[in-house]
Amino acid sequence: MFENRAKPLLEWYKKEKRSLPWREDATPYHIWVSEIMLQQTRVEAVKRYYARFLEKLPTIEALAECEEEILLKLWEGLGYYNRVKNMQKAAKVIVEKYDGEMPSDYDKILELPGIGSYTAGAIASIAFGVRKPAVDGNVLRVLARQEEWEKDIAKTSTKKEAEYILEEQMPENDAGEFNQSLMELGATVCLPNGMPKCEKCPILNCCKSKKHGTIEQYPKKSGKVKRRIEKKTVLLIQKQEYFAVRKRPDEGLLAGLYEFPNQEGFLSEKEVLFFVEKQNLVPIQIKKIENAKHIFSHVEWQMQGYFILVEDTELKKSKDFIFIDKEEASENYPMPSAFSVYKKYMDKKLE
DNA sequence: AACCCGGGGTC
DNA sequence: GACCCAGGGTT
Repeated sequence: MFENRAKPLLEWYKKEKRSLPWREDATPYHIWVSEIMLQQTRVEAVKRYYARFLEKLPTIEALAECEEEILLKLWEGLGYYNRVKNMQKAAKVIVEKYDGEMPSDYDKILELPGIGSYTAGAIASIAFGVRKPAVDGNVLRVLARQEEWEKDIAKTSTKKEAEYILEEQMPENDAGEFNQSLMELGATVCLPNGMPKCEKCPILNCCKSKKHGTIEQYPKKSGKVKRRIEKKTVLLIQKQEYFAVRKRPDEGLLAGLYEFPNQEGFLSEKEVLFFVEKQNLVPIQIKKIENAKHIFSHVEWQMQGYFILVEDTELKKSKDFIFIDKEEASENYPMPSAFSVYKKYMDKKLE
């Protein structure tokens, strides 16, 4: 099936491929870092993170030894923070078991934390020329349109079938280039949401959905589950020029990141004052500030904000909170984007 | 197999 | 508002 398409794809890719940072100095480590960052994340968003990450952590050893706070700071704003934690776990395995070098064997790569079939295939094929497919969302969309797949591309079974087909029919050489050509095609030509640029497609003549004029019906994909809504009250608690933050739990959403103290539900002024006093803080002033909304994949936060000025007293310590200024926050405390609306309050001086 | 895990671009 | 993004881990 695909042996006819490999040649035009490879020729097209050689001419049309984008110049991307991770294609310049394609060591196994660099490819690995780029593939993890690119999981569910656009190329444009990754570029700046990629350069800074490798500047700070140029080797797998450096990654293995990095303090988690610094690691999260390098990932701050990228999302899916378990990606970088798993990458560090894998780095430690590589240092201990493989003498600091990424193994070239597909199954050994696949065993590493944070690496599934797609990423293992990408690293093995691009870095080492191993004949393994790398099936991502781009590739599934291309295949579904080429073959008029009625299968749901969101299903695990569909991805496995794609991997099986591509592994059988992959060219003998150029596995990495072949995989990248399919992804590049999906990313730049065979675009989602019924907006393909078919006139630029090197394998247009084999595309069944184009032939039948049904391209907008593919790929078939099952709907997503509805988002739940969570209401929160976010507190900007100021003591002198410092603001209260706290560390989130080690598991779950935004694990290990820092946040402004917040409570479930929309609290009244009286309830907020009760909460603040319970933390052994003495409020001097309280005012309502703007509401904000942040949308995650499965949750929507609807946030109500309060600004509270508290007495500068060391008599009683607040156990849960850390008081930091804006500079400390930006240098050492990774915070999710969800609170970005409220970060500007850290600029304000004591009134 | 279903659900969790971010953030942002695009239509 | 819906969809999607060089997906993987957990249950």
